[in-house]
Amino acid sequence: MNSWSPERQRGALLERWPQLLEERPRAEERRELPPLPNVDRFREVRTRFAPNPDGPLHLGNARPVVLCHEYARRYDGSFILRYEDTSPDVKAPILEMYDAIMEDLRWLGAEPDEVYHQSDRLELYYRYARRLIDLGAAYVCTCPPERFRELYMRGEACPCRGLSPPVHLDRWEGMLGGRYRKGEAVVRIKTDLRHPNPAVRDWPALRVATAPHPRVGTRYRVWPLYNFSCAIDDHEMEVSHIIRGKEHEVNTVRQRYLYSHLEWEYPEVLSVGRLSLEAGVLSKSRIRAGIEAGIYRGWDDPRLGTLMALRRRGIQPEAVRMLMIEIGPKGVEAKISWDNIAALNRRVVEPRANRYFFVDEPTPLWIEGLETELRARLPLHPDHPERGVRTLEVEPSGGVARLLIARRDAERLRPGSRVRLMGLLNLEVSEVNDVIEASPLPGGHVEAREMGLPFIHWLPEGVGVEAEVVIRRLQGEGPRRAPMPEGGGGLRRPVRALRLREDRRPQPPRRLLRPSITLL
RNA sequence: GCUCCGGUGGUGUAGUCUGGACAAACAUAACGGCCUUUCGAGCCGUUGAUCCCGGGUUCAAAUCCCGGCCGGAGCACCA
Repeated sequence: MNSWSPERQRGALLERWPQLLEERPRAEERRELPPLPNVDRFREVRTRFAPNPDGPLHLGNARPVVLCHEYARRYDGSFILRYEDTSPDVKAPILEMYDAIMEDLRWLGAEPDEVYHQSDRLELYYRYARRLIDLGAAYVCTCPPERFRELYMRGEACPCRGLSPPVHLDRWEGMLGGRYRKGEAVVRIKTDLRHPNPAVRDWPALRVATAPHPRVGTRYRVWPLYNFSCAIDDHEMEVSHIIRGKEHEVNTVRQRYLYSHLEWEYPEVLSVGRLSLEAGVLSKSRIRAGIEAGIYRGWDDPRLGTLMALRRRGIQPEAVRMLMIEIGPKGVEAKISWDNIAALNRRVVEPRANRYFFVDEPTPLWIEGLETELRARLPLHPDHPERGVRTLEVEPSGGVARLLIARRDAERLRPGSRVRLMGLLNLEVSEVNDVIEASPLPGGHVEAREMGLPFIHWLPEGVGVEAEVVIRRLQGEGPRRAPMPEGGGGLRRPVRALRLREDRRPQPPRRLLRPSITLL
C-alpha cells in the first residue's frame, strides 16, 4: 500500500475511512506544564527550593524555582524556601545573600510560603544521627579518606563499619565534643558496599567543620553534608515533589537508603536538566572569581546570567517565567539563547514601554535654511494614544538648527542622501564632513514613506540624558556613551545594558526629561 | 576509565515512552511587505530539516532493536 502513489492512497482512504482525512485542528498552544506525578499520594503538594546562600540566584536556578512555585500554585500547595547553609568550610554562606535570594524570588513572583535555615536545625540532624547510629544504620568512620576510598572502590568494609553501636555512639560524642579534629572522623550511612556506583557506597553524612558560620558562629563543629540534611528536611518538611537538577541523580539514590533505614517514603522526584546560557556566565564560583579579579563590576554585572543582572538589563520576571515553563520539567539540558529571552521579553514589555529616541554615539547634523521653530510631537506609544506625546522643539538660530543623530545613521549618509527625522521633517544631505549639513525637503511622513526614506532618531543638541552602553551584543565592547532617557528602565534588548552617568546628567527642561530611548 | 543523558531547519526546543492523520510543530534568526518607531518596535508573509550515520524489525520508523560516531553531565569529609 505504501508503494501506491499518494493520490491512490488518499483515494483509498477517502473511500474507506474518510474521517481520517479531516483537517487536524491546529492546536493554539500556550505551552503548559504537564501534570505532576502521583499527586494523590500526598495530602498537599509541597515543593521546595533549596539554595546555598553563597551567591545570588541565576538563570539556572530559575528553572527549579519557577517549576516548584508554579506547581505549588497550580495544586494549591505550598512552596518552601530552604537555605542549605551547612558548609562553613567549603562553600561558606554569605550573609547578604540570604536577603538577595529572597529578593530574587520575590522579583520572580515566587514568594515562598515557608522559609527555613538549615543552620538553625543542627540539633535535629544530630538527633537523627544518633538514632541512625543506634540503629546500626550509620557509623563513625575514622579512616583516612584515601584509605576508605581504596576499600570502598573494592567493595570492602572499613574496619569501623563492623564495630558496635555503643562504640560509635561514643565516637559520635567525641566528634561533638572535640575529640576529633577536622577530617579525622565522619558519620557514614550504611548502604550497599557492592552497589555498582561506588559513589553510593556508605556515603558520608556529617563531618567536622570548624570555620565560623556567618549565622551561628562557632556554636557547632559538626555539620551535616548535603545528602543528610537534605534527605531529613525533605521528610520533616513533608515535601511531596522534589524538583532538582540532574546532577543530583546519584544523590537521590543515596538518600533513598536513608529513607529506607528510617522507614520513610521517598517523595516524587523530577530531575531536570541543567541550563546553560549561550553566552554569559552562570557559575557562582566563576562569577566570584571574576568579581575578585576585577573583571566584573559586581554580581549584577550585565554580562552575567544572575537574576540581578537580568533585572538590571530590563528583563521582566514574566519573561523568565515564560521561558522556564516553555523549557518545562524535562530531564533534557537546555541552552538558553539571548534571542529567545529577548523575544519573550519583548512580548512582555512591548505594551508597557513608552517609546523614546536613542541616539547612539551622537553625531552633529545641521539643518540649514530653517526660518521657523519646529516642534515634533511623537506618541509615547503608537498603540496607546491616550498616554500622550513627547514633544521635541527645534529652534534654529541664524537659519541653522543643530541636531544630533546616531553615528551609525550618519555613516550611511552621503551628499544627496535623503532621510526622514522621525516626527520632524524630511531632509536632503548637502555635505558630509565632521558635521553633516542638510536642508529641508517638502512633504511629511507619507511622502517619506513613498520615497522609501529611512526614518531615523534624532535629538536637538544639548537635550537628553547621557548614558553608558555597558555591553553590546554580548561581546563586552568597551563602555560608550550616548544620550539616554533618565531611568533607562525601558530596556528590552538583553544584549545591551545602559547605565546613566550621574555626573554627566544634563538638566533639560522638564518635558524633555526622557527624550531618547527606543532600544525596543 | 566507570555510570547516566542527549544528537530534529542557521539557532533553541516539541514530538520518541504508547510506530500510523509527521511531505514534521513552536519560537528565534534571515528575507520580503505593511506601518508617521530606520538600523534591534509591531503586524502579515516567505524561505529554511532527506529527524547524526549504517544496518535490522514492520504494511508503515524521527519514534522500536543492534552497531558506530559526536556532544553533555555525574563519579568530594561541596551543594
